[in-house]
Amino acid sequence: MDKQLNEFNIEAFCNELTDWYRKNKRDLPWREDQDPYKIWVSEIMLQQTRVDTVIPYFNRFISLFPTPKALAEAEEETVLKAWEGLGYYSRARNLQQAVKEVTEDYGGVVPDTKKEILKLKGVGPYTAGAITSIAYNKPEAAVDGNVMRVMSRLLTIYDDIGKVTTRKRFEDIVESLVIHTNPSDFNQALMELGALICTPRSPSCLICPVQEHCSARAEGVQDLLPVKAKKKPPKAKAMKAVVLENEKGQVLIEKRPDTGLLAKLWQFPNCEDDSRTGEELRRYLYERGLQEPQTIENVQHVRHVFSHIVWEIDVFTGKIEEDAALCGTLKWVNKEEVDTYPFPVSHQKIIDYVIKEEK
DNA sequence: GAGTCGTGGCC
DNA sequence: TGGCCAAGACT
Repeated sequence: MDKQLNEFNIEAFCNELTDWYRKNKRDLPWREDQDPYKIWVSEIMLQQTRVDTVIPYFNRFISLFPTPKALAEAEEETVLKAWEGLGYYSRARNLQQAVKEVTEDYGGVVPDTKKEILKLKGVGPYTAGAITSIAYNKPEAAVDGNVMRVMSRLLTIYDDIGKVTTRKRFEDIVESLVIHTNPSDFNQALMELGALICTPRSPSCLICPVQEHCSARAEGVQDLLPVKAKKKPPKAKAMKAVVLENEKGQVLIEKRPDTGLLAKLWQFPNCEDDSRTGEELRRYLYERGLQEPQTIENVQHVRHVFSHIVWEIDVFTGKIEEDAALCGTLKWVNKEEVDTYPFPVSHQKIIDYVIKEEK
């Protein structure tokens, strides 16, 4: 057992926290029943994403794809469109692949052991523990950022929560707690406490239901925990993008590669180009069999900040003749139909500036 | 172990 | 205003 647990009153803590949760939990769409599929979808959407952001996406997604079978049979592009704006798009592609596995290997029923769930694409230790405990009420740990924050304060653990080894330490601790109470309610209670009371900044210790158990509170060090190493700032990339229009009023869009950043989403032709003359963009167009645009002008600048990159995009518009010999990833679409393709937010900004403003 | 992979809200 | 964050997983 972890040495920090020596003076910790495990049973009292588990009971008091679980009682608090049952009286104070929020009404959330994925808490209306115990459907393992819905809980799974919610857990994937909630990865690194706020509850308020997820709620409308979750409701739309479940009405579009109510069962694993429905999601398995959907077009990938339809799934990505439903995910548009949520970010981390590999979550959507991995979820659909995993749901296909569940449909084929488990008859469409989400398996109920951590070992089996862990094999599914996009499901790691946290999500596997969350599904098995929340949907099937099994005594597994589900350690996310909330749980590490709460437990680091309760036990004054100063390990860097950015490290994988730290998460494992907290998993061991939670495993030794969750067997003493209702696993579904207890795991959700830890996260709910982190979301509502034991918040990253200015935690509400005065109204905390387990303040008597909290070592950080006793020592007055709650604002120093959890410990998290600073990450380095994102790297800037100068980009040039071009909205090319033909004589029919169509614009040229391009599907991004199958892997990497924003995989399989659509965009306007663009490339990294920090030149003043736009030579890289011209080379890029030439490589795709596109003639020099008859007119081209710089109409906008778009900044888009990712976790690890900043795109500084100079946006151009140009006229070009329709060319039959487009390479596979390029496509002419009517302006009104651009909205039916999944675009990252960076290029939605271009749509707003260039396409919609023209109408 | 350290990078990669999005987005919007917050103070 | 911009750095930091929010229910992580994959390579």
